[in-house]
Amino acid sequence: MVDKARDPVFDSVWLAERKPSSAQASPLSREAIVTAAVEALDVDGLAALSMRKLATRLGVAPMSLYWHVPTKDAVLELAMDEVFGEIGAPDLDRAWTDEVRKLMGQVRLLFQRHPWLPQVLGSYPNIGPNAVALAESMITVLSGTGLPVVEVSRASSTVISFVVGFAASEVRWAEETTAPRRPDQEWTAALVERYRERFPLFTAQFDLPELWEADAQFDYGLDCVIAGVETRTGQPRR
Amino acid sequence: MVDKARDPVFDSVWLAERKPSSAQASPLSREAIVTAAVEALDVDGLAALSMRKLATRLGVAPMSLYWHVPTKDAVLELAMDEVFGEIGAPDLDRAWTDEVRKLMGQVRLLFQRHPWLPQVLGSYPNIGPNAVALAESMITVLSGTGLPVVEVSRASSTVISFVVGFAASEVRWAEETTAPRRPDQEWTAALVERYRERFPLFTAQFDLPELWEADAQFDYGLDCVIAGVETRTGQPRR
DNA sequence: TACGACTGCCGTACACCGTACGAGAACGCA
DNA sequence: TGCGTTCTCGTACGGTGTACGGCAGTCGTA
Repeated sequence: MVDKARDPVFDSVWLAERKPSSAQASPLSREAIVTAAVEALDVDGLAALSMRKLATRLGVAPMSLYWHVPTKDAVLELAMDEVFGEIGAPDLDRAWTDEVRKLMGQVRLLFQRHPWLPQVLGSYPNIGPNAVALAESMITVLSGTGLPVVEVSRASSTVISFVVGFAASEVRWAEETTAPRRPDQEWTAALVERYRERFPLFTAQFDLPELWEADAQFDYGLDCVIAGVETRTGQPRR
Repeated sequence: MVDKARDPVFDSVWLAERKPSSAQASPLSREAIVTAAVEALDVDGLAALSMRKLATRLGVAPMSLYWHVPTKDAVLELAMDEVFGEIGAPDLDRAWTDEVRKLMGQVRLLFQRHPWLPQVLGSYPNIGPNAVALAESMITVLSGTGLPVVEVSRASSTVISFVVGFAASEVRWAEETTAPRRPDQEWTAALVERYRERFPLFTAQFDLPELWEADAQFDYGLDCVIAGVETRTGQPRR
């Protein structure tokens, strides 16, 4: 992968012209490939996805995929944006704070449903139509703050950065402590034991039951960031 | 990769016992391998790193690496933690807000120096000693807020989530708009043109010169998050 | 009806990958 | 001297992404 380097200027799928689709309905299609890719990724993870397996899953020869898709990287970019399509449109009648919480909660769930997201998100720019639609939604919602446009953009980027960073870390952790491994207890116990003397504060966290509640962690952080945005608006103190 | 699955319980390098090192100084060593890996990653990126090339770079046969390192995944985990070692210790005499800004600024620069970080960060839990030391530092610094311990942990996770999310996104963008491609202008121009009608608010961002200043973006976001934490302490309004 | 162009699928092949396995070299210690 | 340990490496296997060219079917036009 990554080699092809056909078009020296652009190589994101989203900036390439798509081959004109024909009249005849073919069994295979870009959409079918992407759907199958998402399913495969959800079940077996990124490392297990190969073009051959993907073709098998579709009942087709490996090279057939390359008519509809230029490269494996493109499949991953498309799959990434595909899942961002699961996020709904905002309701502009509600308070911006509630709407931000709703949208960002959906993003967090998205990461949990598709634990391979952080990995591919780290590899390609997230500029597909569905991802951009989410950015557009956030800007729309945050316009409700009354902040100047520049600040709306910045606040939007701030909130999204937090949520993506949080969800990515959460998913990595979950992937490690569940899976065909021993229950999380044992895994973290080993970790804690190894670091106990060197990093007392860090390891002490694991003794606090409150800190095992991921939902509360997320809500606290999101509330924090929202409160931070509110300080920029001269609005209610808390 | 990912197969090996030797130890059914643990497979992060950090939770495995390391082979006892011998007296004789061998030319190759785990440390040398990791150093070379970081260099190679910085220069050529993650996709270009293979065990064979790494061995060549060290003037050694490919399989020789496997005496010091169990797997390629381990090399990447080690390389990831290695670079987190570049971050210094906090100064506890200064105001916690300043210290948070200093530490997190260093993290951002870390990502810029090592653009492959988001990719590997998405693939492995970040539990090496240097990464944990950073977490410990953050908790120490945020203890200066006077918040209860649970909230200190949560605030720490919040700030780090934001910074990592921001830096990861920034790096992805930079990787795409620089590199052996046309200047960023052209790339983003194509993007904007493609989305102009569908996502007017999103695309309008690119007309605002303020939003091209990445440093200001970062500072705004970090200030926001810090201000959010301050609202939890009942401290100065702004 | 005939025929060329185009669409879509696929068989083969190449270069490269991670790494299992076991042979052997170099060394410490008896 | 011999033996055990540490370390390096050659070979080989099964997998990968995908370039290339062939081929069947369909369509538009004459």
